[in-house]
Amino acid sequence: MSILSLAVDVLRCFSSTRHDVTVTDLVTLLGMPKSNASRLLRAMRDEGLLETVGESKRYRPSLLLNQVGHLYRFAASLIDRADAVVGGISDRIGHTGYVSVRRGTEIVAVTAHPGRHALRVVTSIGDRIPAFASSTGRALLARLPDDEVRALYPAGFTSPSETAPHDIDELLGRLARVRDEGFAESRDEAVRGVRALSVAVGDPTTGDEVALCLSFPAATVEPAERLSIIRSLGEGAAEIANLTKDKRFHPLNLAIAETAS
Amino acid sequence: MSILSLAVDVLRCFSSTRHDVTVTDLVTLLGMPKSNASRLLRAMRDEGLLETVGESKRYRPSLLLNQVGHLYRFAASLIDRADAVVGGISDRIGHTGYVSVRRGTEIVAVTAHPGRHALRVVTSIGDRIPAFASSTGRALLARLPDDEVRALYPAGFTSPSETAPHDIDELLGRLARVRDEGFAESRDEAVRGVRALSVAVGDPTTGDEVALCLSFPAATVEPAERLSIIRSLGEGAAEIANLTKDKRFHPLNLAIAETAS
DNA sequence: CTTAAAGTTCCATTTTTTGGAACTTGAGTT
DNA sequence: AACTCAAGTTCCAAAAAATGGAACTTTAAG
Repeated sequence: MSILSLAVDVLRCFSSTRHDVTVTDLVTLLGMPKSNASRLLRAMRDEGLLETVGESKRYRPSLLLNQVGHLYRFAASLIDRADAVVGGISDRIGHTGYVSVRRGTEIVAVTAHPGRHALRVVTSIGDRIPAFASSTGRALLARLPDDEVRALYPAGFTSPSETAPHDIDELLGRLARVRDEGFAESRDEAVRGVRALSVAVGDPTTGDEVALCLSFPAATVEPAERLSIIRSLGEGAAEIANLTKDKRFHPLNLAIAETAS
Repeated sequence: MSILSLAVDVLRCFSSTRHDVTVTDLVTLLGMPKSNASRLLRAMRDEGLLETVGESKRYRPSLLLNQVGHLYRFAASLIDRADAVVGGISDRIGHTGYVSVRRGTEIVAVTAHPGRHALRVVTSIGDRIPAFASSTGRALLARLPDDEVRALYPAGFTSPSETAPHDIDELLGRLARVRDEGFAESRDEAVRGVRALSVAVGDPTTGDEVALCLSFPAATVEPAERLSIIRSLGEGAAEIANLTKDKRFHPLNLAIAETAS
């Protein structure tokens, strides 16, 4: 077991509910001997991966990690472009916007714009939701051919709600519609009471793919506003697709969307 | 030489001008054998610290680092509070705002609000400027007793411009004034043509200290607007100091500032 | 002042890392 | 299609670092 993998295990201990760790935290979370935990945390601090919190024995991620992590957005400049589009829409309509990426069968938010409305959808950056049961996830999955989607779910999945797909075939049906219409929609799926609209776009030169998503409480959006959001997302994503020469991009087809809904 | 320290060296290679690295980059930047560079990058990718860019041999920071780095702001919730204050002022007046921390004799920006004006001050997050020659740095240095400031500069320093302090004694004189007035100001120092106003605040329970800074092109700010910025910064920082029970906080003293300027 | 929990240090054993050289890959040329 | 050169990868024995149990020290609480 290389010390590198232990160090990464330590980094994975941090989450939106655990901002710092102690020697005993590591002993319980990772099941390592106290001696190793003590030396590992000190080594990581000495190297600059962690900082001690004041004079206490608590360790938290360092400024260095903050900065290198920040670069992720520039390295994947696709994220920055998508973030600009989502930020603009979020500012205009006041609802929460996200940019997310897919990791296997999970979706991770990379940037968020909280929105101004009192009834606000809040998902923390870094929280993971299932891909098949979210508009974001289906927008991204729709970029894969059906057989690759099937390969992602060798054992199927368990639907978290009535409105989410219940099996692979239903999922593939909805993905086909996403490809036709150019956007994905969810309602009361991974998160109850929340409705969301997403489009996906990629950069063939880096292989990155992101979803642009606007989410809002299920009851508060008028049909006209919904269409306006879809149009804004679609247009913003189309511009990015044009820049990156994304051939897998599914352009908006509002004719279908309007007659179908 | 532990592999951990090499891994951190790799992370330090990333910057606002280098978003990804290759094996040969490491060979030239860190002077390590090709074999090590190759294995190190692969190990870091396998563990999840790095990602390969598409199908190429380029490596960039991973999503994991992005997320753990993001937590830094919550771990150091002082930064979040300061960021809210600076963001508010930046939105209102349209000039660029920063939150920065001191590392030794250098200042690092942690969050930035770009501002709306055409003539805009742009400093990348993570870039480092000397503490003695910036308002941000002097606001933070003013929280230290004089002897600790002297200890930071055992060999003195070289002033980068006419308006920056030229030796320790001049620096200490300006720090004394910062303590009296409750804010620091710079003009044409580390960055030419740029004027900046800063206040500092800390959290005794974590030992963190941050500077709140507004910066703008030297010629574009009226005296009344300058005073308004100083007042906003001072009031925002005072609220934070009150929350954290920061005993080292130097409150605004506009009476002195107005008569002196 | 006493005690228990948390954290650190020690050391022989085990495992990983190292760096030079040989080998493979891949893009660009003749 | 074969050639070339730079970039990247794999191999190996020597050198260095990590391991984990136990003893030791520090810290917080009673």
